[in-house]
Amino acid sequence: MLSERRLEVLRAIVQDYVGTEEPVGSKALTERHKLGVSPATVRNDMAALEDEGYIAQPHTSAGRIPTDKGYRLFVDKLAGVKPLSVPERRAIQNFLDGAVDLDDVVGRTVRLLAQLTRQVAVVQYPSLTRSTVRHVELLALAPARLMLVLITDTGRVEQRLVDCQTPFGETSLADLRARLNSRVVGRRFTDVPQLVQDLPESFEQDDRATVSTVLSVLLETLVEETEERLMIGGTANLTRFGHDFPLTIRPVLEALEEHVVLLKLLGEAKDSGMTVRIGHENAHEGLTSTSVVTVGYGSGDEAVAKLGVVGPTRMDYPGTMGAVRAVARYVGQILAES
Amino acid sequence: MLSERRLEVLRAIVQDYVGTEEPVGSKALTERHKLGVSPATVRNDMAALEDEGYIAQPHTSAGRIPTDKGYRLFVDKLAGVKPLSVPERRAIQNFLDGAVDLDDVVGRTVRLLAQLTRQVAVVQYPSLTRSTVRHVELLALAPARLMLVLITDTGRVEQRLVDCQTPFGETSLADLRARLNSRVVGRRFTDVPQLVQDLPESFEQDDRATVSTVLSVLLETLVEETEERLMIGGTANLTRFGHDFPLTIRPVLEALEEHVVLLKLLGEAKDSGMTVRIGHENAHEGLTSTSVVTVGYGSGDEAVAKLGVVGPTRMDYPGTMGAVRAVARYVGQILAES
DNA sequence: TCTGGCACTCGGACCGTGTGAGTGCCAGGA
DNA sequence: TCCTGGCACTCACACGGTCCGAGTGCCAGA
Repeated sequence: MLSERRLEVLRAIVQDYVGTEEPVGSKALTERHKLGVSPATVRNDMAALEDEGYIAQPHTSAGRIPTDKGYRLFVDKLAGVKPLSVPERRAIQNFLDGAVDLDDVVGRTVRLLAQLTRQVAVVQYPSLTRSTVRHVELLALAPARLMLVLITDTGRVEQRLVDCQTPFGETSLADLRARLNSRVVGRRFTDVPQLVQDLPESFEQDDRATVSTVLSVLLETLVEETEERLMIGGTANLTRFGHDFPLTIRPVLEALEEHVVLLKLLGEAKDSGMTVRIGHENAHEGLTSTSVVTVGYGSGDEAVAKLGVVGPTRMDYPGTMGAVRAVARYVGQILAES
Repeated sequence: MLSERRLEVLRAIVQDYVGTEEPVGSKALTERHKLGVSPATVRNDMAALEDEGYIAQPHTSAGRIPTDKGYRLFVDKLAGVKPLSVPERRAIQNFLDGAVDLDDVVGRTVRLLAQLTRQVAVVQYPSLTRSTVRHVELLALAPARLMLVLITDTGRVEQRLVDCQTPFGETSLADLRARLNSRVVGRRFTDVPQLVQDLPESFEQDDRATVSTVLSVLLETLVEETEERLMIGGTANLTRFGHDFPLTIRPVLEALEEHVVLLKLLGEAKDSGMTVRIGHENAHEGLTSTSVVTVGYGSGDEAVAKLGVVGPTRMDYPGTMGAVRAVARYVGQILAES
């Protein structure tokens, strides 16, 4: 186990390195931090920390930089979450309050997060897996052409055209609409398939084919809606990454464009509470030199989606975590209100 | 006026520089291109081209590189549009044919363009300014609550909830639906306001308020729909930009995130035919070291939106233009089919 | 267990030189 | 008039050597 002072040394190294972006040596440490010991002592501690794998030397006769393991320890044991200042909080609220619809909320959140953390922001659209159906509407555009409209409790509306083989009477339509709604309204997407399974049987022979078609389109829509979407922003902040750009930045940009990858990343994070994945802890190889801070957000108690930031492993963890948490809270509020 | 040979020299310089990314000298030129004259002659021509501002020297005793003006001349007079190979065309078609909805079409197009040109692709969603109304549907969710559904000829469907002060009878509703459709179907969005202006008057006193409300929601939707959206992709290709990354790439990434800027950029381009804006011809200062190649695309004869790529001024213009044009054509076809 | 001292390492800045690609100019020839 | 070969000149850049200093590891003494 590491002594109290050694942990303190590690904390100082992380803080300095995050600030200066340069390997930090024993002398500089004792000057900038009140450790109460001499550089020589610090050197011994550093040697111990290096043995344990918490810090490393880029080359002999250079200072030390934290390893992924070092950051991990820092985040777990040494760093708190830095709360945002009052003006910052107010700014967040003002900025988010102006949003007019879901797209706007997500868009503003991304920009806000990117600006606050000066890193790349990722915001997942509220997932509909846990959403419920508010209303299903059916209307005839032509004798053999229907339109299906699905309204969810998160305010999303989706519509699909349905081509039927045979004309479908107005009464049958009204009938189907009524029965469908009585079964699925208020239910979760995932429960719908079961609930409507036997619906075709209760219709006349002639209409069964059409009813089945309508249902299959509905189920398809539900599945599609469950597909998770996200928005990213602040990619320009990647330029603050390091000096050896092309190599570092390229795989990150590529990973960011693959929304599938990001969604998987978010999916791996805890549903509640904040998750910090550091460097090689990220499975995707384009992101092994980045850290990802994520947190769930939602309109109620339950998280409906996640948001977070992607930045260099050398990031200001307390500040980033504070910003991410604060933004998630306010977005949750906004969603709850609307 | 520049002689035939001098133009040829300029063409050779552009081609070589685009290929090698290094200033090109007189000797190398005569070796790689069959100009039929000696390096000394080429030097004279180069001096003349430099006087005219078509090429420049990064420093004394270095080769020449084309200026924005040089690229402009190259694009206008010297370069053709390089048609894509048959396999490339087939690949485009195959790739786009798999699209399931509008979002998917746009998403695939962006990825395709980015891959083909190895640059940043920008695709605007089909604009609805020139779109026409295919159908308007009204349905009663509750006695005093209607849903308005708008279907456009580009396949987009939008819906809005309408809260009325007074209940609205089923017959009135059917009446309004019929009259509304007879007036606006097939008409352009921009013409709709005029066409429905006097509609409330033709209804009974009791219903007029509701009709007005419905109409105002419809008009609102039309305006909102006209708002232009776009999708970008291939930002990872920015890493191939040059050697002096951070400075070059940052403003470009920033500009790309500002969709407003990009939309303005697209808006400034010609509606028909291809537009190439080179370096400082781009108003936005973040893009003064990039060239933007855009072209309109649409489901019929008329362009409904634009797409294009953003890349370094040092780009393969004929190839890029060929890819952009080909993709635009195929997207147009896809849209026309659906 | 901490501290001051000391020898050692090594990356990076600095500098002078040499090289070669590239230029401009000029006089002679088609 | 235009093209060509030749020639002197210029510079960016690569190379190699030197120097400096930050930083280390180790050790003896408090």
